[in-house]
Amino acid sequence: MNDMNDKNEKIFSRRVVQWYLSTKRRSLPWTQNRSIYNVWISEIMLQQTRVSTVIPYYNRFVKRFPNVQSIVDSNMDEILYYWSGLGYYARARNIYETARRVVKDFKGVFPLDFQTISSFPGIGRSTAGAILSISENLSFPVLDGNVRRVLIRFFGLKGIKSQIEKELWSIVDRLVPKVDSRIFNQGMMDLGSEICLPLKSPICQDCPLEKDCFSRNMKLIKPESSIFHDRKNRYLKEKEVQLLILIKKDRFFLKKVLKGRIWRGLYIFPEFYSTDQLRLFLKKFDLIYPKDQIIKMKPILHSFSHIKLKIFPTKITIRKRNDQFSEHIKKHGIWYDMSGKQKIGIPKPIYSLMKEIINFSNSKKSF
DNA sequence: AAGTCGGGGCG
DNA sequence: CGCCCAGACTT
Repeated sequence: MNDMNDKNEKIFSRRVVQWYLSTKRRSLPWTQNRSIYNVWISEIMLQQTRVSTVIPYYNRFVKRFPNVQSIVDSNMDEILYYWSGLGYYARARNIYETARRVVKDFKGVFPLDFQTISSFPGIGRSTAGAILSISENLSFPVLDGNVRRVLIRFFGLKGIKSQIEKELWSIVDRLVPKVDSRIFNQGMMDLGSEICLPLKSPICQDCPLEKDCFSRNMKLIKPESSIFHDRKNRYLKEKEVQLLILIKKDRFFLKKVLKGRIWRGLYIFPEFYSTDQLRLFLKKFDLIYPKDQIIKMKPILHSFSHIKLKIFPTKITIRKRNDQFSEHIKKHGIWYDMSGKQKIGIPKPIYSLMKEIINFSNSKKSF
């Protein structure tokens, strides 16, 4: 069975499909109404993001944006508002760009062609396959982290990354059935997440593929799938940044991130890479004044996938009028009031800082 | 082929 | 703290 041939492929697929249909499946928001639009949004959100994390974001997003036209009629700030906290914000930009193309080139009707949707930003081979198989039951394979792990273990694959990757695509391409590709792909992913566990040892006695699995009943010592999308020494680089938190009547001064790759399009506190830079800025806009309250807050650690960021927040509560700074704001930033009326994207650590400050000042008031 | 891109959750 | 998550894109 480990040797692939026509018959064994069919047995493999049938076992996965049977297993999927025979067990109680959790119902997910995007499988209730499997419109290609819904599945597209869900698949983009699910890239490198857990199902349980995605669910509330997905529900909010499709409620506000029920179709591609509603996305095009909105703007990037509002889309990033609904994406705030999910991470990988380029995905939100990709959704906007794709929606724009679908309206412009396809009259707002999401195309069902593999090559076409693969050409949209943020949709690679696996996501294109997931969209077309889950929404339309078209026979395309999916190769995500779960499917990878199941296949690597079942066939006992090892070697260099690029070779395995090629081999895996060749395998799923032959395994995906002509009919029931939807069930098969979802079955493979669920097998990976529920049975063929990544960290804990797999529950082989519940696996429909156990009998012929190369790695059956393996004792999991070291995870093997990390070679794919996790790098070693991921926190090698450490960076420090000064954040200036300006507060005026319960409003926070936020600047839009215009360049760079991290958090582009989102709003953050003004950042400085030295205390001197920060001081210069304060002096330039005459922000240090006896009545202004200056507090150095406790540093915060924020880990990205490749950088560990140490944030040094300086909080200044402005109690005087400052016309020079007000002019500067109109051009370069906004006063944000946390009521939710201003629909903009805000990174998690920035939002957490604001919440912490508001809660602290509220708790002080109540005493 | 390797690096980049967030944030959360779990052991 | 290390690893993982319905990966895609750039360099």
